[in-house]
Amino acid sequence: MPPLTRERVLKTAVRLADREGINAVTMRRLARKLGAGAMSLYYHVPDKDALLDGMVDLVFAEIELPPTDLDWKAALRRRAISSREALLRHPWAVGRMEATKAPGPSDLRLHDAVLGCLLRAGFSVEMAIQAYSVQDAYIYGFALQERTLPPGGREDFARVAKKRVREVESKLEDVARMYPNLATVVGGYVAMHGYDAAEAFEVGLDVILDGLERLRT
Amino acid sequence: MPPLTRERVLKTAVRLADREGINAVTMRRLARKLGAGAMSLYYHVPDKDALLDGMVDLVFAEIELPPTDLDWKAALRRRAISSREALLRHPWAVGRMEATKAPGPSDLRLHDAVLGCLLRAGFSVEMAIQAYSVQDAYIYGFALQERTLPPGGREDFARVAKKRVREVESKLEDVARMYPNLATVVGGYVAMHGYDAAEAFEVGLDVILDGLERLRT
DNA sequence: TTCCAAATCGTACACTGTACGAAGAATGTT
DNA sequence: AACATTCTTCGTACAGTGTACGATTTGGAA
Repeated sequence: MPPLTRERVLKTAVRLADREGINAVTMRRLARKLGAGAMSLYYHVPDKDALLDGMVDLVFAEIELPPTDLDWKAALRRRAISSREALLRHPWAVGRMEATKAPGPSDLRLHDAVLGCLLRAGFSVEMAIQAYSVQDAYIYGFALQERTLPPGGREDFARVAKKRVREVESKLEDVARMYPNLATVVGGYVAMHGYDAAEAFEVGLDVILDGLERLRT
Repeated sequence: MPPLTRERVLKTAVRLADREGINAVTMRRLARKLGAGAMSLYYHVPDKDALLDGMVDLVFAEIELPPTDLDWKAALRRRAISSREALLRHPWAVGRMEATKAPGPSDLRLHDAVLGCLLRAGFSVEMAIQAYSVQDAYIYGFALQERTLPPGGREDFARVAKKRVREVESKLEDVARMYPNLATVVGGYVAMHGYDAAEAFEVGLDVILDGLERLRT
């Protein structure tokens, strides 16, 4: 068994959260995975909150920085897509990414790189802040929504939607009367054509990036 | 003491979460506030998860539906701003709003109204879904960010930023070397001019709504 | 009164984070 | 070699969590 280090503790915690959900990450269970006693963890991490912050920073570290050899829109597009993918791999991190008072080094690195990309592209400081805020809100909000959605492509999604409709079949008229638009959209459209989250993310992303262009001085 | 009902349980839980944070909402503490025994709650609510879902639906109920007598953009603008305000009053709800498998009645009502607004405005079903997804992602993502920010207007914000800068004063050169853009933006701009979250929200919102216009048929 | 359902709640159990302090392992200093 | 210091591990204990189970109380109908 390799030696206990902060890094191994954090990585093991991330793996555990990925596989069994964030609620499975308790000090005792994590320690057991590491072949250690529960209290040994406290030598490497001050408390559980810091453990979670450390895990989140590992997720930040997986996000690709905006490449400096592309124009700003293409570069930020890449980092946005990379962010979504990281959050998809680690859905438990979504609610905490922007919510920590003590951002880790990877978090700061990414923030700095994105701001740099915007400033180099000619955004004023004020507009760069604005542009950053919009993008990040979209990315994390989308990940929040996606966390509830069934994984997979269009077909998987259509199948799930059909099942959902069948579940409320008995009171279908009531539902259609109370929520006519929802019935149209879910029952009529999604059950037929499905929904591709990756595609939807990119469409929305382009709406935003194109809109941001007009904020440039 | 009024009788124990599901409604009173939920409302009291919301008040408790608003005042002392979501972690203060434990079955025992909530029961004490209600003048009841802990186990009495379980007659009105199946378990704690359902309690939280019920609380979230109360927050949804506070959100203004898009008015039907306005054009689609103005109507959706109103509901977006109303959503932000509700989430600002109940920050603990942010992470759970779009994350529940069993949406409550107010949740469904709002979804239905927004979709109706978009369909009436001439969006195709596919584009309505897309437009909905972008808006909600932005709204919840922004609320997620704002949860960490200090409350108040531009001046309060500038004050906090200045304090933050003073805290790292000793290693200021290191920080500026590692994160030059962050140093420029936070130390240079925000500490001077502050940041107005309400304003930033509306600017971003307009970027999105204007961008969505082009998705219409 | 008698009866039943609705509503309340006390006790107990498994599990949580972590304070405290003892113990062991590793590394230098004479 | 022996000792001193620091680094690292961890057992025990405690207050607090959600809730299963079953007993009890309440309130109205017969």
